[in-house]
Amino acid sequence: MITLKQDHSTLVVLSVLADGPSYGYAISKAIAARSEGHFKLTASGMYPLLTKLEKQGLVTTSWEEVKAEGADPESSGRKRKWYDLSPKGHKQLAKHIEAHRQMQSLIDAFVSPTTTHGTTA
Amino acid sequence: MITLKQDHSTLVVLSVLADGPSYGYAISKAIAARSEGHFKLTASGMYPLLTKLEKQGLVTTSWEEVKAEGADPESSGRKRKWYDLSPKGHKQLAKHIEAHRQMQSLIDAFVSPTTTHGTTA
DNA sequence: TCCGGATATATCCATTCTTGATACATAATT
DNA sequence: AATTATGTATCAAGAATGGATATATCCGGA
Repeated sequence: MITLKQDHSTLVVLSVLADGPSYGYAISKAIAARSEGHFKLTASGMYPLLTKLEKQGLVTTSWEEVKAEGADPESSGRKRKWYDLSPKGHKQLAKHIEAHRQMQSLIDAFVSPTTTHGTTA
Repeated sequence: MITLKQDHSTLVVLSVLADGPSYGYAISKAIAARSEGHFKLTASGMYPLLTKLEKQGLVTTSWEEVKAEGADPESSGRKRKWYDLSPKGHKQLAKHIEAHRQMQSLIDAFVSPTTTHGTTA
């Protein structure tokens, strides 16, 4: 079980939102599901991050009332805060993916067993 | 110019040391060189990390006197602290590489455009 | 009907991490 | 003589981390 740090959390959350609007709890479940249970993003990591994304204008938000089945229309049920990727958010996701790919290839230069550094002459 | 965080720093420093013993300043230069100038690990990131690796028993250390060209043998020149990967360090490097590869493939499930999540039935 | 687990959002806070700045000293270069 | 490079190391302000806590509703089973 890998608890995601902010960098990876951002990439993964934006990726999930690229599939369509969602909300904190569902995003958390989606991350666990799509990583086959390997990734975990807890509430204390999720909500501050989501707030940050909102402040940065990468997502737009709206509240939705969650009605219980056959519930009294007057009663105020649970609330969900929906997050929708903005155009700016889409661009930022592309940048994050690009940065991630570069990091990958650079790390590979250290980790892959090619050993082509130093004077090969 | 990407300044490495602790996780990546650890992987990269252990990788550099896998090629043979080195010391802080040289490791820093090696990281810049092998990443073609993209990675930076500053002194304030390097030395605390090296100390940590030493405490964890992943590296062994020794001091060496750096003699100036044709210097008075009596004068005490600069000192270098050498770091040598221990057997435990080698194992830890292997684990870090493994963890990195797993992280890569898991992140790819979010980032690559295959979109095979959700109910495809 | 009571209770536990799931749903849903959010903050608290002690510990750890980050990183530019600072400190100190020698060596090489201009 | 001044600057840059080599070399190790700490300081401290701010940011990040993550288990615990708080609050509240929904649902199924005993």
